[in-house]
Amino acid sequence: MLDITLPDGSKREVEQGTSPFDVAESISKSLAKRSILARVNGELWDVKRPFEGDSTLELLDIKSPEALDLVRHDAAHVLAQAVQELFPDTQVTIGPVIDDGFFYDFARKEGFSTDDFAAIEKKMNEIIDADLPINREVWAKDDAIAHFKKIGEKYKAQIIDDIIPPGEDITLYSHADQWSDLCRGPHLPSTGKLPKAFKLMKLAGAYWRGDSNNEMLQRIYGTAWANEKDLKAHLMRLEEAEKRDHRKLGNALDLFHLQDAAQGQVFWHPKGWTLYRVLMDYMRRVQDRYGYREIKTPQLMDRSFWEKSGHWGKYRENMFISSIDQEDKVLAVKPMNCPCHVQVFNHGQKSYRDLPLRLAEFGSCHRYEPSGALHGLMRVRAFTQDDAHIFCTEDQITDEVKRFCDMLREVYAALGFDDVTVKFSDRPETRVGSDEVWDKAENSLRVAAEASGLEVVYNPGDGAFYGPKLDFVVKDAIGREWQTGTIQADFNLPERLDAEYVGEDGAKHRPAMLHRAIFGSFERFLGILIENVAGAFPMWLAPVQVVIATIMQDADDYALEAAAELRKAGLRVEVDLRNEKINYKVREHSHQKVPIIAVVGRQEMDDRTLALRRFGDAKGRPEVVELAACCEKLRAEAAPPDLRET
RNA sequence: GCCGCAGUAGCUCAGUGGUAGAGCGCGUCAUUGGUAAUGACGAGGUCGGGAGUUCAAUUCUCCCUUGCGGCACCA
Repeated sequence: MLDITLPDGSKREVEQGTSPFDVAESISKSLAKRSILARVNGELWDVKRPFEGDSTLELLDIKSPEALDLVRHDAAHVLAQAVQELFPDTQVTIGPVIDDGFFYDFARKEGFSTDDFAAIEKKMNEIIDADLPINREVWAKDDAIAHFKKIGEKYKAQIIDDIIPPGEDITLYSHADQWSDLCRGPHLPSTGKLPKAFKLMKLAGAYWRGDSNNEMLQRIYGTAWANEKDLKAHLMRLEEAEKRDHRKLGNALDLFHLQDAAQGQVFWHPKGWTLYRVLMDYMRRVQDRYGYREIKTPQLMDRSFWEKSGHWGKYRENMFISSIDQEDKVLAVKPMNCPCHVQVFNHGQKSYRDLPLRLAEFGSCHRYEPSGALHGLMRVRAFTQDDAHIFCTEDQITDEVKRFCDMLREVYAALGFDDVTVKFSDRPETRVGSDEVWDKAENSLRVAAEASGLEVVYNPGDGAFYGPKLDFVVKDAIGREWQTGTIQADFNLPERLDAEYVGEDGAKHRPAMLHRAIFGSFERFLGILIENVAGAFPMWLAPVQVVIATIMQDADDYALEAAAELRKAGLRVEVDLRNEKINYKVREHSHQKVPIIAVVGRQEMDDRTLALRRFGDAKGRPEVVELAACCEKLRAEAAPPDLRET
């Protein structure tokens, strides 16, 4: 007999071979029906799997958070069965749970098409309707391998062979006697328990085991939820995210465009470029304040230079190369600014008194990114970094990193990103530099990260070969995370490019070098920013801050005069004198997400006022302000965060 | 780069083996209207590029190109 302890502390004696389901049934039929998963001695457990000794037992229903993973996992299995029934020449591989759903990777000569989804979903529903019992079976490793080989599932056989230690048993889960798959479990007691709240979403290629040297499998993505309401809510969220897509907004708000002839490069339109400039001006002021010296370095450098820096050897494939007919020279377009910055450092003799030297550049870089990697502004081939390199002594690293963290927090807060975490990555296996130097640098970065007040996540072994690093991750308005800023120590480049300074002792020393960026690239950061605010920029960033819209033509002169006054106050103003109704104009500029629409009609003209309507505040009555006061008020509202008076 | 899907007017999209259509936008005219679409008329397309099949291709086939969704990559 076994002792089973329930969550309320009560105990039951049951016979060997009893399962959580049996216990549930002995309590009530409805409980047994509801229970789709158990927790036995703290471990998730199939409800039909017999206890293996005295146990604590908790029964879980579909509403429990653990159940959602189960649902998604079972959805993946039902998908796999459906696919194999419809397409018998298909082999299964793996099918894990992911955020919001699941996927399953299949191997099949002919491709699937999204047109097949309807049939597959139909078949999945049939499998659910058939309510096939899901059984757990324990197999010996070698038997399982032989079994999968025999039925032609070579991927499954390979997985077992690779990941299961010799002698260890494995578990298979079968849907009645129709279908079975290698799986750790647990699973639902039967296919009928799977809620019909799933949807197949995407079809994609995926390399076997994530290695591009391997064959490509076909991955089917699906989403699955505990009920239809949650599914609908999820689909709604996807639609909302789509509306924020910076590529759509970039077009709708006339910020930029991309075109075939310049793959991966951006054509910034007046409004988008205004945004870019405002951001750059802001960063320039902040940089100046934090003690950076701005520089500008060449776009093209001779091949031999890149050979010396080591980039030619390591990144040649991703570099754009240029040559000229008259000369037998190969130049490379710079993929990064650091080697150029070392040249500025190296020019003339540097003393320890010059350190730390912070060289900043809005450096325009080009990288040949694989075509499949390009994505709107987020991944481009030509971009501008808010790049800087700090040359300092090893002892100065901690202070410099702290200073950088302060600056980064200030900038992110100004742009509306308050949720920031920092990832600390230390020495990888293959690296340059002595362990003593790594110790010192890692320690400096760690201390600075911990002092920053940001949440620190540790990433052991994930540093660059040339030094440890901190990466900064911001969370946006709809909860997505973006890696943006970074600061990295580098022991390699100063060595390769012979950077040195004269120390207090009169001898020559290698400086430490820190690479750092806050935005990363303007292009990408603007993409993130556009999506974060969904195109509705705060006043200081808005490409057009005020539109003056007239109601009738008699007000034209006054509208132009008011615009001139507002522009004198430094505001970005447009005037809409078109022969259209005010409703039409308000609608259009609201769609353009202009922060302030100033309406001008007979009344305002006579009183020399403006009637202000703010974006997102449609219900409130217009605020009527005298023109001179309005200039002052809006000037204050439009001030960048670092120039605000309060 | 790899797998799948797509490219039709400035934008969003419909459509067909017999050389194209809507809405919005744009232009002209009328209307001078008080906070999310005034009306009428008009212009606008080598149906991504090339080749093939066909009497005939925007439509079918192949190649290229670009984009989209993933995978791989991201100094």
